[in-house]
Amino acid sequence: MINQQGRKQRRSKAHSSGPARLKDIAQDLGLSTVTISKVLRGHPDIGEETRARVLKRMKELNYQPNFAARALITGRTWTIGLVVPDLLHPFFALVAKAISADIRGQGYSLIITSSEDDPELEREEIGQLLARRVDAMVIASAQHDTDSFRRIEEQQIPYILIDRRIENLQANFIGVDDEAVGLLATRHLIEQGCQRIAHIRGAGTSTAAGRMKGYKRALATHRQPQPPGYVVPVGISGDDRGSSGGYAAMEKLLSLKQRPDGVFCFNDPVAMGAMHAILDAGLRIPEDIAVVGCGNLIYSDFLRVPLTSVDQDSAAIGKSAADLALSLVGKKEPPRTKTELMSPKLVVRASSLRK
Amino acid sequence: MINQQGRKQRRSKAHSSGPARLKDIAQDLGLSTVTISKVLRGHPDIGEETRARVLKRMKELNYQPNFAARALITGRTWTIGLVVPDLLHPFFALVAKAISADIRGQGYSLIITSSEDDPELEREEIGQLLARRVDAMVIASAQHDTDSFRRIEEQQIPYILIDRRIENLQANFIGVDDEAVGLLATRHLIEQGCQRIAHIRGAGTSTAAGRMKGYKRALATHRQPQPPGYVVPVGISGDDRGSSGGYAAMEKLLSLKQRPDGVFCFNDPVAMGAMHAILDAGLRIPEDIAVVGCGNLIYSDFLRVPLTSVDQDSAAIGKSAADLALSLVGKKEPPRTKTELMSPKLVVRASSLRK
DNA sequence: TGTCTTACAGTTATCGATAACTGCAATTCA
DNA sequence: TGAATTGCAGTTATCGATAACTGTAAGACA
Repeated sequence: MINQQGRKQRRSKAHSSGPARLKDIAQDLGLSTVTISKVLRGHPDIGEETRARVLKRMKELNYQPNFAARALITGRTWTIGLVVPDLLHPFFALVAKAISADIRGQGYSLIITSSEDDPELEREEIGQLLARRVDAMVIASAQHDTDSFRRIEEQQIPYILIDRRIENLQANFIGVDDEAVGLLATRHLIEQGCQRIAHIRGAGTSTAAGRMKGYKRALATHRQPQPPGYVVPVGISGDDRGSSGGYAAMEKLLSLKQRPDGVFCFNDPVAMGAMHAILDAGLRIPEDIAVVGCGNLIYSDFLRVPLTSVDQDSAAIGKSAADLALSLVGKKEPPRTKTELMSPKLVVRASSLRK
Repeated sequence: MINQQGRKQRRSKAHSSGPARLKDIAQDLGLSTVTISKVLRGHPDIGEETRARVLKRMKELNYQPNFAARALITGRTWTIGLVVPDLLHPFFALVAKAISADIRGQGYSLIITSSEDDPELEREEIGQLLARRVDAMVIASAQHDTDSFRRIEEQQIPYILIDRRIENLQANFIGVDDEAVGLLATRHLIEQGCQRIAHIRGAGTSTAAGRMKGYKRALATHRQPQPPGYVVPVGISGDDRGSSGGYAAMEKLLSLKQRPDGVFCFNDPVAMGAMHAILDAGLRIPEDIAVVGCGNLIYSDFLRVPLTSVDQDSAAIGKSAADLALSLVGKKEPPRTKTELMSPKLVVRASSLRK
């Protein structure tokens, strides 16, 4: 008896509180919920007149299907997960924007998490996304091992690595051809007449390794000297990264007997730090030392000396990743892992322009 | 018959594909699903031994509750929606990071959407979040009218405006005291000995209006002149905003008979543009014209001339918004709208340091 | 010794949608 | 003209969990 009361209350709710449900529309129109559902999905079963009536009522009631209910029965959440090391970094912010824009029109939403470059945190975040049964994941990872990704594979959720690869992991990857990045930047410095080119390298990521490889190849190809001490890493820990790391690294380079006359920096913040160090030492950019950064961050135009930088089209990476992710949703066995390498391009500004 | 086959297949799935369900654990252990559910929720009904057995099996199967199923019955999605005008903007990126970090530990995930400052797009995004039944929303809005928010209120979903207010809308708000921002910046310029202080103002938002009000009040209080033409707006359309807008606005100010000797800029990108214009005109900063920006974006340190800027603690805003949002989740009638104004603080750098 | 608690676990209905079938009338085809 | 098809809508079972009751045995208490 009490139970029946309960049910009646529930039903009467239809027109008072809470969003409209299929059932409400059905009752209003004297149809079954299935019919309404079919209209919603554009099922051919439904006649023109009925369809019109239903659509009209849906508008009036401002009906919005319940994602949870739909997800439960269809097994799709219409949600994509994105894991980045740092949302504040313009590269990742741009990627996030691009993905968001790309999937928006297709009914997907984006859950974004920032791992703060902490592998442990990232593991947890991936776990959360798994628990939420996102339809696909896009990850710029701070991991060093593969078990997080094995878990994703177990659940048969498609995922795409961007920007950074993982060793010993066969997975979809979209990013920049980092060796080409190093090649492009270094070759440019050579063309500008630099004779002793140093490199401030990043640490830990595949990205850093690739860029250094390109740097070395360019030097070798053009028979340029590679003096000892000309490759300096920026610290991997918090304070020593980014621009302050670049500053410290540059100081080391400046203290060498043979000072370099060109520097290729792992990324733009590092390059900014390096430039500070150079200017603080009373040297000129680019006359004494030419500087090339990487990332072409939007604020490159506003530095003391506008910074030449290798541009990686982050929007394109985001869009590609999103497209690939969506194309993989729902497929049982992903066809084959796909690797897409974007070619970088150089944006030349004053910091390296000697001629 | 066929039906039964279907069911059997479904059940046998338990140990082959797909994530483990409550039912799988229950069957394994010869218990009912309800018992497992109770263990999951820490219900006191369950005995120690049983609880331990269940927990052990949950670990082994790597069990993760299905959010969709749970959301359907409990009415909570454990999801917060965030709408910002531009994820690329460090202010919003920082807010997003702070919210994400704050809610992470409490089992919530964050759906982030970027409206590109387009009211129409924002409306759609809010609609999406409503359809997904997020538990609460945090919005930095580009809207001019209130109907989107009425819709949110109808669904009884708590929401919090940040950074920008909406006219005629009584809602939770967390942001910076913009009048104090204008006051602080302008007073600082006065203290630095500026005699003719101009303002490059933003357009359209409550933020812009508040900052200008503070600027004017500071001038009035200190009996400073307010010559005509000393308040210049940056364009509201795409190309004329940000730094290029600041450049154009500064050019106007430079062409006045009485050139200003101090400028308070609506935000840092605008200030960067203004500084470019000043330097390009062969003038010195701060000797000829002192510049103060707003936002204290992380790259302020790397400009041609380090920029004095009013800092708004975006992380604090994000955390406050997240805390308020979570505290409001599930409450039928929100107690009363709350307004929290953070006090800004000035970060002085070379661009305004005359003494 | 019989009733009342207490501790512990199970039953049943439900959340809001969809998939897979099942009708039933009108139409088409042989 | 009877059988098969088509168009259109309804029935039923289900997705994976939780809320609200309903037992049942062991121990407490009078």
